[in-house]
Amino acid sequence: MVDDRWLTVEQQRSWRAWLAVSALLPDRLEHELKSAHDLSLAEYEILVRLSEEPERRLRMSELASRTLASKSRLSHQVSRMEASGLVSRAGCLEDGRGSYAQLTDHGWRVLVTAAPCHVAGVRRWLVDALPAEDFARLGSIMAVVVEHLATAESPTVGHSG
Amino acid sequence: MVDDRWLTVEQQRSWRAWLAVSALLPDRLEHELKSAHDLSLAEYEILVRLSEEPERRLRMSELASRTLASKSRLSHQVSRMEASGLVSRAGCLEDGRGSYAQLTDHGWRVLVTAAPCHVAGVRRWLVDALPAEDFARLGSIMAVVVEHLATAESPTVGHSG
DNA sequence: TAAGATTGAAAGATCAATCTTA
DNA sequence: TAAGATTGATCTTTCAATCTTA
Repeated sequence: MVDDRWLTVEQQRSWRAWLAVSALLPDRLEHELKSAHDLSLAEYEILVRLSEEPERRLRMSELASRTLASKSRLSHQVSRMEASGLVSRAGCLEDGRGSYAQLTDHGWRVLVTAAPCHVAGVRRWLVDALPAEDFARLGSIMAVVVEHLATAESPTVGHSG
Repeated sequence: MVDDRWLTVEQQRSWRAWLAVSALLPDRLEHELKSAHDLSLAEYEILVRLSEEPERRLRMSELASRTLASKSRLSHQVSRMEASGLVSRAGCLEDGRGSYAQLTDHGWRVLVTAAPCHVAGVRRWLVDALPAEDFARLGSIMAVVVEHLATAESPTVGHSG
């Protein structure tokens, strides 16, 4: 590269390894889940989040923030899942503007059926691919980065073109 | 969850931290690059890979494999970039079936202009967010996982539905 | 006015053909 | 028949606009 403020060769190697894993791993997990259970990773995440709630439902905006999706994306996604019977929508009594995504019985059964496949994938491709200590270390490193991403201000980016 | 073969609470925390970073970080980098230089991350990666070659060009299939994109995705992407003047296509003399993606002068200038912004983002959100030792550790952990993903056979996934 | 949520159009990714040359 | 690459249709995501209630 051309710029002074670049990364060292070693840093660049690390960065590219990160890029590779974050491209390859979701791909692998998605294909496994899709071919065995006709479920995308995005659908799976939504089923999981809903399944963890006492009544198996969550406000749309809360679900969006937990799955790290935009409201718009979640809304489209939930519409598709409604069409395939995995979730349903319900109005919200406490706040007339709000709405709930509700896991259906079918959605619950699909989740229970698919979960072992997904967990096996996460184990196979990540957790068990590493010494336990390294996976734990990875986790705490990621926690630091998440915190930083959530907390720090994004600087105003100068336009140099 | 419902299944025996789940992750421990600690493993699950790690896994979710991973998921969060791999959703938030590319998003952040993409927005910074997009708003300052009207460039997507995918476009940036392609410009970088081409810029590293002696003649600033690469066969389509090689470029696809380096950017971890499918041939189809790369082909569409390069068509768009051709339309915006960042790259051009050229036939291949050694193999009549092949074609090259070639970085244009404009593409080169855009890359040189945008690179500091991208590098600053990678630094700000990842490299400098961690003690140097942790970032190095992350890199070597990722290298192990990449190797595993590239090497190990995907098991035949049983269908239980 | 703002917050919760949805919508439709446009941009991007995926999938299954297809085309051409080896 | 297979490899390199592209295409068109379909599905998903993004973006800006909109609708409704607070």
